[in-house]
Amino acid sequence: MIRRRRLAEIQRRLAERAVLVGRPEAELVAGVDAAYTGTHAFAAAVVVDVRSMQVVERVAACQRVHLPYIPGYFAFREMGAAIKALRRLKSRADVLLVNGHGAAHPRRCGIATHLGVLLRMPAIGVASRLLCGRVEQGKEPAPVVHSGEVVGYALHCGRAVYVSPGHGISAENAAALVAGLPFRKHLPLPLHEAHATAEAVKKRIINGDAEIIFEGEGYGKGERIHR
DNA sequence: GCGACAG
DNA sequence: ATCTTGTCGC
Repeated sequence: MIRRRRLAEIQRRLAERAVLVGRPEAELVAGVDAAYTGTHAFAAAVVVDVRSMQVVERVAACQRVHLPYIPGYFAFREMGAAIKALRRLKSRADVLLVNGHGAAHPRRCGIATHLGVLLRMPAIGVASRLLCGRVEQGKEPAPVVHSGEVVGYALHCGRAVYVSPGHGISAENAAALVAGLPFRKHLPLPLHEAHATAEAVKKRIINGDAEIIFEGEGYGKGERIHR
């Protein structure tokens, strides 16, 4: 049984450790995302060299999911698999892009905050929809305000995307960094690549084509992966 | 109490 | 997020 009160307390403590200032170098930008079945999460992490805009590394990891999706507590569902994949990266990215929010969270602790603080690296949350707060129309970029604080910015790269700092970077620099990346399917390149990779890996696993990749991770030909 | 609600 | 074929539109 999950105790939201307990999880919320963990988020408040983590939020206190988040550094919402900074302008990290961004030569190597990583992106992380996950695809799901009824029982497992397939996370993929990619590293893009911003100068050539080429993917220089691509890894994946699998893990059983233990929690359902609950708005505000999404990190506890996806974090495990995401960290597992990120730890497999040989290259050290300058900044991490996460599918979800960072400071634009009720307790200033979205999944980008969790990953940034726990992995001790600059992290930025990029989401397609708001979890909390409102967009201040008029300014450019448009600030996302919650409880009187600017927790992120709304960008208009094709469709709206909400960028908020997770750790080691300011809201302004996070927005500028993301705005400077090429977009693919409404997502900055590193995230689009991570998303596509996670889905491809999940598909291959379900078809039984690539169980070798995750051998010894808790499932294999013998275990069912409910879809 | 009511509505809103990342992926 | 996932379930799902064809189909309407830029």
